[in-house]
Amino acid sequence: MPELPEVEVTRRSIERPLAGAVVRAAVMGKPLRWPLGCDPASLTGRAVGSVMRRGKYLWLVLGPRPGMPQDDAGGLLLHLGMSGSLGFHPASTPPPPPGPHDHFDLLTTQGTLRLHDPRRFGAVVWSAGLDQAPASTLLQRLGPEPFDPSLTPERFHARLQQRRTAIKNVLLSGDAVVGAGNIYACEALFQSGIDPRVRADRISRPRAARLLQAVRDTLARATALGGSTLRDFRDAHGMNGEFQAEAAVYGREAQPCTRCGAAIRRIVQGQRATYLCPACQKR
DNA sequence: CGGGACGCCTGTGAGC
DNA sequence: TGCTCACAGGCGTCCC
Repeated sequence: MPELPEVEVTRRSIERPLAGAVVRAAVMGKPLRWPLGCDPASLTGRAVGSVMRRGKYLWLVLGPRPGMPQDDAGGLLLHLGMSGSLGFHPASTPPPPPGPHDHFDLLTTQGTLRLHDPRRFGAVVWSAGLDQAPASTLLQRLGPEPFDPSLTPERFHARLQQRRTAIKNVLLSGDAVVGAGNIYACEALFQSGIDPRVRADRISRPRAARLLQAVRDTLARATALGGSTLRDFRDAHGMNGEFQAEAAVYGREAQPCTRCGAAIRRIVQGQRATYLCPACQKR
């Protein structure tokens, strides 16, 4: 489900309500992708700091336990996987009892942060720091952030030159730029007029520049619209995303291209659906 | 090493 | 109606 825009929308929706909160308890339900990595009780008493995002991961800063030195601090690395979402329930209106797909509750003085994830591909993992395992191990393989100014068209092009596989798969792998999942990779390739099957190392510099711009435009636009709600994505306050109504190719097989009217095609790459306009997107 | 397939898990919708 | 199957927004791991 969640690609970078949905994760960023989620981050923004929880940072305000959690600012200044202190953890009262943490409750782990069914196992997620990885174990929590600590005793949930050891989270109690910690102050919640900022909420950061790296790629599609969220990092929830937690201070030291009361009476403990600063190096007792750490945080929770969260991932929403394919079907995860976070809900925030203010202290004034406590959450209902956890349902069968509610797998983690962080109860704080200001409300409860709850992870809902039917498929359980998501994760909540304790780490003593972003630069320490396990967080550092998980984050180290990520490529540059799409809105990092130091990711220039030249650098992006140089990274594409190192990959001999289809550009769509390179975007999904996140090693030239993170954040585009299946929807936004398809949309950015459409916007830049590039056939998803083109080998990454065959993309010229000007086209790479256009693709990077398209990735940025697509992710920014989707974030501004609250993400895409295809089935059940909501922000932490239950708000739908609206981007899906603007998708030019994703999920539109056999429908007319919004630009040229040709029928949108669905193909499979790396066992995942790719949507493209056979007329607008060139090899 | 790069590239590609697999598997984690559950829900939904299409087709029979 | 009820069953089976394909498919779904991610990504770490394993094998070639």
